[in-house]
Amino acid sequence: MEYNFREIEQKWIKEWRKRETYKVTEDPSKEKFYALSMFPYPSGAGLHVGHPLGYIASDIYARYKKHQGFNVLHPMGYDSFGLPAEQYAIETGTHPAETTEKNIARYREQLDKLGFNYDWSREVRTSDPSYYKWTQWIFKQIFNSWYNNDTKKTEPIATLIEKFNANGSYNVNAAQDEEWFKALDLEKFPFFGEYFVGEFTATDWQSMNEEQQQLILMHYRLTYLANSWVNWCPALGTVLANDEVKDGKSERGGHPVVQKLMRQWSMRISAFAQRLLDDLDTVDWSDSIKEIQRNWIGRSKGASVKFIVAGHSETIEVFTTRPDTIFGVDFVTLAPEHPLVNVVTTAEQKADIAAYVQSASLKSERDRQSDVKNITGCFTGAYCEHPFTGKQIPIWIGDYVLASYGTGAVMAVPSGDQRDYDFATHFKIEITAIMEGADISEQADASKDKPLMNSDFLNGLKGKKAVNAAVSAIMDKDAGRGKVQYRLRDAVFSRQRYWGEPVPVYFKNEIPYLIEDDQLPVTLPPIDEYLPTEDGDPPLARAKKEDWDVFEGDRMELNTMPGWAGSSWYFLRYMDPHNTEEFVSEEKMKYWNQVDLYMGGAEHATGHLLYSRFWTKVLCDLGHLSFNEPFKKMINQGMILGRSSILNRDKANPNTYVCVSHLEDYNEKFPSPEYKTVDERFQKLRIDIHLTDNDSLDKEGLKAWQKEYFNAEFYPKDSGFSCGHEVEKMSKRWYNVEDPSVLCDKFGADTLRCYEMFLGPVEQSKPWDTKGINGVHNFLRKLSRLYIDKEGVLLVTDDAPSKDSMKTLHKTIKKVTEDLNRFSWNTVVSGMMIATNELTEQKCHSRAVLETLTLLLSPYAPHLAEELWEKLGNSDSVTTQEWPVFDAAHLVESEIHYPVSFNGKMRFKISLPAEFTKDQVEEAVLAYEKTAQYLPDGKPKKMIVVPGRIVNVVV
RNA sequence: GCUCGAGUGGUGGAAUUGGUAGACACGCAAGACUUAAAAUCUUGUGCCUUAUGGGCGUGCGGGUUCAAGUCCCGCCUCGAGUACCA
Repeated sequence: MEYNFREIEQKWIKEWRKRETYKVTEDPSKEKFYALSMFPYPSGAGLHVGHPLGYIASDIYARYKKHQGFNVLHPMGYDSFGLPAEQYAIETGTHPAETTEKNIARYREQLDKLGFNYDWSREVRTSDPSYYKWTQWIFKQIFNSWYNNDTKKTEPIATLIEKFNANGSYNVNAAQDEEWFKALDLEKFPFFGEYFVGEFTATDWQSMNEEQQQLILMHYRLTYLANSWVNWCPALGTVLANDEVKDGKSERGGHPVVQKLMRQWSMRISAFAQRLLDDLDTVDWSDSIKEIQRNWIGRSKGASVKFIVAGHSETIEVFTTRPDTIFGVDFVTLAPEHPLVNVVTTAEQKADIAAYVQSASLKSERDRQSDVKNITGCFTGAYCEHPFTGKQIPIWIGDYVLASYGTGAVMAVPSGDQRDYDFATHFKIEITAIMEGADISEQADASKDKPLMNSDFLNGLKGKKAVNAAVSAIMDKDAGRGKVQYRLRDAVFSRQRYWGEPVPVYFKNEIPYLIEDDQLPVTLPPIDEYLPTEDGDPPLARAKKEDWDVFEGDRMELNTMPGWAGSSWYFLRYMDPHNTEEFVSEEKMKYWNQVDLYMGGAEHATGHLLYSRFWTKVLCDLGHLSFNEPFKKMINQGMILGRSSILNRDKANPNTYVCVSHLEDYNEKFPSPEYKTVDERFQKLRIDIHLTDNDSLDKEGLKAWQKEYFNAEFYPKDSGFSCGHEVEKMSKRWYNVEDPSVLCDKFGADTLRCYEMFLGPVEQSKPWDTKGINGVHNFLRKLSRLYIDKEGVLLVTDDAPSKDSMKTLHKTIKKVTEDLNRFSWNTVVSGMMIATNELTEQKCHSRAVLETLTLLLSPYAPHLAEELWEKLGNSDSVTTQEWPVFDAAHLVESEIHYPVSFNGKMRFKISLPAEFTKDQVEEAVLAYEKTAQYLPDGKPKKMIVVPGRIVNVVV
């Protein structure tokens, strides 16, 4: 066999391992490059052809950078804590560690076949105690920190205690819940009294006992324990982060999610909202990911305004982005859950309000969201005062106001906001017009460019001026202030699950304390069943005291960390994976620094990619990192979609299957009274894609595939039979999954690597179609035939290469280099194909050309390149060779083929000496015989000559 | 609804700064080899056409330009994200 890829690939996999070709060490004499692919969760299903797409791309880039002389870190590992292994444990009793181990072995086997240049000695697994020891250590760092809004930085909790000791809470500007003091159990702080609003003196602080101080500090820490509304998923028995909930259902499994008040650990990511937003400008990520993060953070600038409730001491605080419309307020709406609802409601309205609150609480979050058109609400009977006019403004409640955003209350300006408008119209509330020239007879006018009216001191103003004037007036009245509001909520960090990192915390008198560093890691204790206890405690509650390797206080923390904990910092551990003293040494962290190229799916935009940025900022503020952002450049690979095969079954005659091109003809010939049209008549069944080849069905294969097809009848009976097809996500249940290992066995890893790149731009989603793989395989075979003949005899000569061959070579060096520099992986393959075609045509077997060609091939087809490199007589690895340099001298042409256009339409080409000036070209074109055909009078209106490129004649 | 992308042959796609639209590959067709098939090789392949020629062609309609897939304006379709966010 001329291109024996099986032999070649197996040989080099062994050799590379033996020679430790891909081992990476820190080398200060070389510039570093850090290429990273998102590590996978090792699922039971194994890899499909979609997974390696990004891995191959980053592998090619890493190899290319190594050729260019960079010291390249390109590691791989496993995000090995997760729900599926635990679900399997619940069903079968198998320890998740065992399942995980097995799945990792399968992943490794599949990955090894693909020829990646990973340094496996740096592998990390998030579920390995030597790894999660440091996840726990980072948790402790975050626990021991607070966010200083004055310095805009994370600071150790000690600096806060210093401030408390010096001045109490005065001069402390910390990121915390604005009304944190309301959550404090005042019975434990008798000296605060009922008017406590969160301020205390140094003397107060010093007179507090340990418990009291800890309770106060808990409201400042960057990770804190609090009763918060969480997304509870009963089916999974755990809480979920906001990004783990899609359309009111759990992202994994699609189970219903309800809101529940629970005492949970949270991470104060909201403190970083502005920095997470601002620093997006410093990273080279796709616009779409940046946009998704911006939307998720959801910054709105506006004002918070207080309305005094008539006859009460209470005020209602609202957030508005349009303080300029303050004179258009016709009512105030509270969320049904708003704490003041019970306080302000009048006796007459009590029953109605109670009924409405009750009905709203019964509706799930999902129902409330989907039911936008149905306007509901209820009047409380109470009024508040307009801060400027003193007008009595009715207070309503309505479920279009969300309790969880802003203050849970809005000042309704029906003339300027459509939802308020709809609400007012529905309940026949009078609408005040406040903008000149605005037509509000049909709908609200939300524009900012019309001058205000009926607005006292704002009359005639518009836009920013009006907003600023309104805000300063509101401040003068002491009725509020300008404010920036974010949608980003703190991230819930507790999971009521077993297979995750234990939180390094124990409780004494229900106060949490950290486990000492030298006791870490707190490892997972063995338990008898992976289910919650009968009391509803998390699975870890099943562990007895002696089952824990570390046990302190009254009890250990029973929650584990969420999936994103381990993945928020794994890129750091690759730098120094075996360090037992630190999570990463300062030296190695400074050397490898940020990830230069991060390859991964866009689906992590609001989860992993946001949390990693958050932890990086915390660790940077605390002095553990020298950089502020983890991933400098990111490319999101698209999804590879499957091409499902569809078999048409006659519903009237369920054992008969009809060829896709005979559906109408069959339906006419054998009409069915029940199913009239073709659409009604046929059931579309998905069958294993390996039973079809280019839609043509293997009938015997189908009969053998599943019992129900054993006696299948086909129409037409004897001629060829075609199935339909559908492009959709690759999934086991559609029988459309392609296993890369199977393709590796059939065509070789080098072919698969080239083919996955050849499919198109990596960022784009595209259907997987095995048909084209032959073409790419042929290319590699054709290329190898430049070096060796059918019998394996070396054809390479030391003859001087022809001018044409040198031109082909240098053209290709230029193309490959330029394309890789702009991350255009797909066009490199066609460039190499063109080179191969041309060199074959030129019968080029010259060493000078082929040696360099091998280098160009090496990132894409490393096994073949290594083999050819050895065949050329080299003993060192091709991976250590320097990247070829493009020499323009080889591309210089004596003649240039000018395309000649008339009025912009290309008509013919003319070959002219390269040194011709504009005038000479013009002259030559006019003298050319074919020109007369398009220019009968020989006199052009105008002539455009771009030397070396094009001629355009304007007729 | 809002935000961000994308629309090019039968298919995947190429065209990097406005300068030969459809590279490269698949598929298809014809031919060679063969008893036959597979494999391989050669040639052709955007559409229309009265065919050594001409016309039309990058979602649609306008515009700028000597020249537009590329730039500008308006629209349509598809995909992704997000959604009573005040």
